[in-house]
Amino acid sequence: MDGSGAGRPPAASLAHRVPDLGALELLLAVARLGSLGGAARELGITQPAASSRIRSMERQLGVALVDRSPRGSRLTDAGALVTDWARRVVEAAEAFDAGAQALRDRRDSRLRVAASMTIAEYLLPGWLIALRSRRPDTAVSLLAGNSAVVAERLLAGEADLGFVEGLSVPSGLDSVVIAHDRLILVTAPGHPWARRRRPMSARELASTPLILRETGSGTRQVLDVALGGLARPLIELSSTTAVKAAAVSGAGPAVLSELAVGEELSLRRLVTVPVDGVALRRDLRAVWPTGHRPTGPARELLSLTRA
Amino acid sequence: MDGSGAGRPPAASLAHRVPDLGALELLLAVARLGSLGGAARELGITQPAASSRIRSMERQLGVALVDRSPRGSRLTDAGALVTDWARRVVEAAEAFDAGAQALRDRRDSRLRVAASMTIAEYLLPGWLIALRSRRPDTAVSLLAGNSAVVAERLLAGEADLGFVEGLSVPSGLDSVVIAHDRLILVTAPGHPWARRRRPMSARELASTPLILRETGSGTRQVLDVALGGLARPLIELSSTTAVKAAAVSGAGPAVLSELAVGEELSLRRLVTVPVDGVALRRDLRAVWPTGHRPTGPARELLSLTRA
DNA sequence: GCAGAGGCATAAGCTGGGTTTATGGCCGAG
DNA sequence: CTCGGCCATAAACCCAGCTTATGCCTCTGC
Repeated sequence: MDGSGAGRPPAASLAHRVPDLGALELLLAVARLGSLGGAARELGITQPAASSRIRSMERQLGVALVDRSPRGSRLTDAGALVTDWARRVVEAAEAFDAGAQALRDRRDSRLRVAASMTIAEYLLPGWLIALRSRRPDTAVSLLAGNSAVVAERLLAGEADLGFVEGLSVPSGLDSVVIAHDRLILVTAPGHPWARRRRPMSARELASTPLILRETGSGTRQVLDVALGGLARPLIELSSTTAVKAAAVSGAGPAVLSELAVGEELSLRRLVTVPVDGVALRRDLRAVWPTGHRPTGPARELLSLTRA
Repeated sequence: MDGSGAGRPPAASLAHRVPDLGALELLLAVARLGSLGGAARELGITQPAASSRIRSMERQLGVALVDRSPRGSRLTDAGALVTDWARRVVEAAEAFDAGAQALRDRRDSRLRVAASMTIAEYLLPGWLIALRSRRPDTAVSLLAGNSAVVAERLLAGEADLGFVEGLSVPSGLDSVVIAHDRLILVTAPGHPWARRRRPMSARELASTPLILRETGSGTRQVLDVALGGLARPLIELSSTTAVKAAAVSGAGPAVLSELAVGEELSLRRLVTVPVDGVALRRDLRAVWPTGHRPTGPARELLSLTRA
């Protein structure tokens, strides 16, 4: 929701209006346990600290969040709503943490993963959260790069498991398809194309100006190949986020990875336009050096991804 | 990812491992502007403060995020990845803020909205963010409740615009359909049903134990009506989140609002199972007292929702 | 009834992270 | 070669949040 170059933040920045992560976590714990003191114990702080923190959060938001009674605390109606919004923030923070933790340990971790950007950005954090709940003591390290980089690291023995989203599998590697990613054509719901029911043909698509990533990006390559090198840019932007923002604002139709726009679609900020006869589906694959079938934590991670 | 009663947080809580919102915002500003000082100016802090904050974030994460040079700063590869994860946290925080701000002003705001829970939880924050970018000075207040409550407030003149997701429109109100929400049948990707291609019939669905919300919840009501009051619970849980968590963990198939599982679907943590001959689609409607067609900010919000 | 346990609030004192102001070094442009 | 933009370091300050220490309330069980 940024990167468009417009829209400065309104006034005092977010951080002054949104409670910090600790407070949000505390609120979730209170919701789950039904008690301030219990939540405090779970987070390893004292009961007065929890009490004061919830109170200051209520002051900050201007809304009563919990009903306190001498035998426990329940969320108010507003509190339930706030807690749901808080949960989304905390989940995003968990994904951040999982990714960052993997990025941290540069070399010597037990499980070294190399992944393409799209996978590292959208899928890997979720897998790592799941992995952590099964094998809490597995340290994972992550290296992000294109298919060639992933292959190189695997073959050099510097990574145990790789993930690529290319059209072909680099030689010297075995692979399994773990999922599919489609590039999809999307527009803002107000755009004329949004109501279109007849699928768009490849020729039609190739002859229409689109909001695109810059030439050279993985997404753009796939589209160019699928259309026969013909994609016509309406605007070229240098990040997926910028493309999304432009499309949402109604600047035009865009082609993006399904993974990148899942939320926008379910919230109807964007809608898909059917396309026919264009191979916009690409495989997401786990890869490893031929022969070196994944074992141990790598095998565990792999099984999570294929779910 | 919570509410399941299992899974305690690993160790030192998230807040100690994830930079605070201010730092994440700062990182986004640096990414966008290509300069620490510039980002500092935008956020209204001094350059050394920004410098130190970015540095301490790098220390915390154990990863270099920006390449500093005497003529600007660029993100490192890892920094780009971290920034993308950070953006998701900040976006969730923006939604939180938009919702909380609306919840705050109890009575006297310029635009008073009454909405059902599902809409208030998933859709409204996004609309409010959009509204704020068009009419920055419109103060919105929010009241969440079921259809009856929404109708009552509108008719009492205590709300200007309402949103309901019921099967029928309360009498005395005019309405427009602004979107559709479907209840969908979902399972973890590993579940046998995940591979099913032939749609499931209503009878089949009614005779299979499902993970469900408790009787009385809106979602459950719709399902019971659609199936003729026959839904068989495998487990009954008291929150959408708990149902999601159970389904993701493979406990069984669940029926949930499409809005609630958008992300899980695009990340393939859940997959849909086709269902046939069951009216699981429900209208989401904007409502207002008959005759009092929305004007001013209410009209603006309404137009945003129909996009 | 009464005592004990569980739950929340208030008060006082401490600590640390984040800020500011002040200053210096580095690099490219004119 | 000097000026301007950008970043780093140092020192002083301030406040948010934590802890410890109490007190009050309510429900339960004897």
